[in-house]
Amino acid sequence: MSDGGSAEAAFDALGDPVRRRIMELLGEGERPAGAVADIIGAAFGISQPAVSQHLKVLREAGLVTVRAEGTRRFYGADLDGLAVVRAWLERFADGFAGPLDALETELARGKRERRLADRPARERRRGAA
Amino acid sequence: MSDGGSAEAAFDALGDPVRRRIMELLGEGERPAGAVADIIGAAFGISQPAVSQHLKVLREAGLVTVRAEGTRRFYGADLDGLAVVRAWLERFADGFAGPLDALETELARGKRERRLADRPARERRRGAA
DNA sequence: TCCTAGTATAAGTTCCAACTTATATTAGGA
DNA sequence: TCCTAATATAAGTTGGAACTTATACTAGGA
Repeated sequence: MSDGGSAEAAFDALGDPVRRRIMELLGEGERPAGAVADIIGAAFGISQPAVSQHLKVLREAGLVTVRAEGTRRFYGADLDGLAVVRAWLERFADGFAGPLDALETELARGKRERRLADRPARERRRGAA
Repeated sequence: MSDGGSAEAAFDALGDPVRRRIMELLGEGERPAGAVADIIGAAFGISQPAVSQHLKVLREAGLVTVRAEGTRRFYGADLDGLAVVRAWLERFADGFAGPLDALETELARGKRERRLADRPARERRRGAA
């Protein structure tokens, strides 16, 4: 429940081209909301509140992380949220895929755990999946 | 680029819960449009034309295949279209992921080619975008 | 040939989500 | 304390997409 988001919410969020573009941007690295608003706003011709609202949707879908620093908010891609999307897609893996999918899942899980373990607890207490 | 669709079109299509449900259904195996209409229509309380329109969107996004047989149209999940979605997600793979992702891609390509080679040419000439 | 089954398309309605402008919130500097 | 910067929220509009019903299309079968 405290989970960042379901596959449903994630796909709903990614159904919008502006939000996909935001994800691509954040995939390159963390950025403060203002920078996102500048870049995305310019690219799509939309206002700061519009971008802020998109960020909210992504937040609620568990697709981005936020870290406050002073009055700034740094957004980043949330790999756990994206993993939920990947997981949904895995049901379509080629017919005899079973073993490979299991391997992929295992590897992904291992990486996630390693990544979480590498970071201070304070940065983790967001999703609390 | 006889490819069925872009990642943009695919994500737009998957942004709708009814269409995601249709994909899940087709992921279990081919089904005639009527069966899809019955099952999805019942589940969501929508009409046959509504389901037909959803199937059209999925078709145009390259996410489903169609095979005519008499007056029936058998729909199935298009693994190539879904691969485009997977590919988009790969840009977010964990930092040091490179090698694994390359492996996954290679495996997927091999399987796709094998699958196509197993079928008569007439059933393949669909996309032709 | 006509009828029926299976499916797609046409045309119109309705509702929601993506925008807008305006304002609230919050943190820090002068 | 007040001002400003950075961001989020409030409130209202509007275009488009997801429906609806009605109808067209197409392939067989009687």
